[in-house]
This record gives sequence, C-alpha cells and structure tokens, in this order.
Amino acid sequence: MDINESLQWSPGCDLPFSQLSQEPSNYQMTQQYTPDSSALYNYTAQRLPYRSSYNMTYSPTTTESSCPRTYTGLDLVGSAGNMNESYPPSAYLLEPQKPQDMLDISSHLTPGSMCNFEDDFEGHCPAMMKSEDSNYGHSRFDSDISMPNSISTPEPQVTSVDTCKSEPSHEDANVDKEQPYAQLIYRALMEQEGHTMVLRDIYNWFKRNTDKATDKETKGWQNSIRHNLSMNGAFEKVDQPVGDAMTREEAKKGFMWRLTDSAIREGVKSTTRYRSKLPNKRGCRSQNPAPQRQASGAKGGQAARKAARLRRSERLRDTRSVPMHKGDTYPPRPGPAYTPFDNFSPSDLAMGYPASPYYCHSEMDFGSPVKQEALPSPFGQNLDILSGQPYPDSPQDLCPDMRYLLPYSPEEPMFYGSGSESGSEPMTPLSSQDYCAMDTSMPQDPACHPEAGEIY
DNA sequence: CTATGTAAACAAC
DNA sequence: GTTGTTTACATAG
Repeated sequence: MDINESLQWSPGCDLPFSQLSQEPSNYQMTQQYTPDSSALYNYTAQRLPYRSSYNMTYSPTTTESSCPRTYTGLDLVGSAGNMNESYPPSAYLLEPQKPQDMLDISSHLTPGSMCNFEDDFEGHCPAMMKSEDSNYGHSRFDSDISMPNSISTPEPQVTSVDTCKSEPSHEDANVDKEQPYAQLIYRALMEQEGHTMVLRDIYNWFKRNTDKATDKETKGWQNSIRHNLSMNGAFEKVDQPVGDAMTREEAKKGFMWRLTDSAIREGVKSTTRYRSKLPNKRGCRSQNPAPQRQASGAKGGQAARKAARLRRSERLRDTRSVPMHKGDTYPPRPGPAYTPFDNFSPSDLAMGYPASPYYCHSEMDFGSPVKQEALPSPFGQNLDILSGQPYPDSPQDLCPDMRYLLPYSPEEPMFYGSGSESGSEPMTPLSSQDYCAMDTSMPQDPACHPEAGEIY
C-alpha cells in the first residue's frame, strides 16, 4: 500500500535515531574490539528472545559491517517476518539506565537525546537495553529459545514461577523493585505461552516474582497493574477462550491480557505515553464515547474529574488564587455533563460503530490540523506500531472519517507530539484500540486526542 | 517535562 | 467483590 510505503523508514532522515540505525557499524565495531564486547554479546544474545526482530532489523547493516556476531544464529526474518527494514528497531525499555548497564555501546550513543527522541517514535535505544537481563535475561533466553516456557502453563503455577525464579539471582528482587509495572507485566506475559494471561494470574505472577505484592510500601499494586494494563498499549484484551485450560469461572472473569505483536517485538513502552499529557484539557474521551466498560471508565473519569475539580476549586479558594494549571485554560463546558454517548454523532451511529475513544472521530479529526499522510518520516513507523504489519487495506475501513483527512497537506508534520511543537501530547503508540488513529498517523494529540473536541 | 506509582470514581459483570 | 477505564495527583529524575 502506498501509505505503507511512504511510511517506510527513511534511511535518509537525519534524525538522531536514524543516525543510530544507520551507523550500526560504528557501534558494532566498537563492540567488536572492546573488551566488553563479549559481555555485550551475551547481553545482546540474552535479549534475543525478546527481540529477535530487533536483530533482524539491523541485519542488513550489521552484516555488512562485518561484525563477527552477525546474529546469524538467528533467523533474522523469522518471527518478525512482517517487519521490514523500514521498521526501525524499537524496543522501549522502561528500565532506567544504570551504570552497570551502560556498556561501551552506550558511549557511542547519546542516551539523552536519542532515547528521548526515539521514544517519540518507538525507536529503539540500545543504550537503554539494560535490564534485568543481567540476571533475568538468561532465563528468558533459555525459556524462549532452548527451553520454551511452554512448560509453564497459562496458569502461572508454581512451576512457571519457579522456572523464572530459579535462574535469576537474588538480585531479582531488587530488579523487580526497580522495574515499573509495565515492564513487569511485560515480563509476566512474555513468560506465558501466547503471551496471554488473565488478570488474576498476573496478580499471582507478581506475588511470586516481585515484591510489589508483598512490600508493605507498595500499596494498590493491583490497581496499578490494572491501570497499566488498561493504559499501556502494549497490552491488549482478548476474549478468553472457552474451555481448555480455562475453567468456567476463570473464563467468566474478564478478559485475558495479551502482549501486542509490537510489544513482543519491541518491548513495552512507557505507560505514560498512553496517558493524556494534557491533564486539564479534556476532550477526546468525551468526543468518543466508549462502549461498555470504556464508557464506564470514561464516566468514572468524568465524575472523578468533577470531584477533583471541586476539591481543587475549594482548595484554591482557601489558598486564594493559585495560578491555573496550564491546562486549565479550557472554558467551562456548557451544556449537560458528558455522558458516554453525548457526542455520538449521527454519522457515528450510522456507521454502526461505537464512538470509542479509540476510534477516530470525525469531529475530532476535523478539529485539528491533522494530517494523515504518508510522509517518509522516521515517525512513520509509528503508524505501524501495532502489528508491524501492513495497514489495513484502507484506513477508512477502520476509521471511515479518515477519508476526510486525506486532503490535508502532507507537508505538515506528522506528529505534534513529543519532539515536536506541542510536545505535550502522547506521541504514542496507541494501543491496539487506537489502531485507527495510529494507522493513519494521526497525531494523537490534541488532534486525535480526546481533549480536542471539548476545548476547541 | 517525563515516567511512574497510586488513589479514587465509576460502570459492568 | 472483581475487572476495567479513566482522571488526578504526587514524586523523582
């Protein structure tokens, strides 16, 4: 598809990330001849199970760089067959860099700028490739490749836990402690066959593999898990299969959570990216009433917000005028309080799909200078973030209103988010539900963001 | 400003 | 009561 093509990773871009991707030989060389190279190699190897695709992505260049460790041991095309060179390696690792993780490679990168940048489009920052891997990677490697965790049942019984725990050193606890929920959940899911778990099992996994559940200081860990599952696009809900290993009761309890393809390939991204960065700018959600629980969540959010606002106003009154929050510029909303379906437009109804926040909304779309275009931009890959697969035949299929956006000038920046003007919006890789927006490279921001409608 | 954790409201089940 | 969604706020870096 054209879009797809246009989204191809452009080697020519002079963006920080592209530099990296284009100069693998540089750092590769460094790796080769530095004393740490072996360490790095192991380190890298350990990551393989996580991101064979990552390696694949680099293959074209790495091989020609005559790097001894060409990753040839792997099928560079294998699991990530749907990836192409245009898709920059991008595993966003949540763990903060740590001294011990900063292998020589790091010195050749500009962790700060590059990582930040790549964050924007899910680029991959090798320097960030740290992790628990030092003590966790092993197990992962073994389980994923040589000893598939297939043994571990979807039901995280002691077995799966044990296998995981056995290998990792004592440091594991600390590691877990340092890892954000999103990363931990990611780990939990990665260990499962099918990368799928039910909430309850995730809880159990946490109990057994982390100290979040036991640490007295960690409160609301379950809530946090749920929050991360809901908010992080790396996780998606899937219906529970009926029968099989699943009991009736289990099947009844909610969905199963699964890692998205892109998450499996590239790792999990910061949950933050999926949050609205414009706390006080409301909008999107209201614009796109969500079905069922989404709707309920939205309602809850609204209510919560109201309450919060109330509290805030009272607080402000007490403390006298405190400068408004940046986002508090929004004018009072006229009319009745929002309800999930308030903003249903006739067209939405006609279309027969719920105006979920995850669907591009015509109004919303129009509300901002959204360009759905296909620019050869490093960001382009974002469009494909979810599956790394070709776009649907037509974005309009997912988001009928998209067609209206096509006319927009392609000259406009694709993203308005981080790294760009607004910088405040989540440049995020939308969750699978955001597919539409994503695919069409809609800037998630004000544009496709909930807030847009309400504010503007 | 970003990332993260957490509280909490609320709806659906 | 559990699950899921969302918003808000606090804090650390």
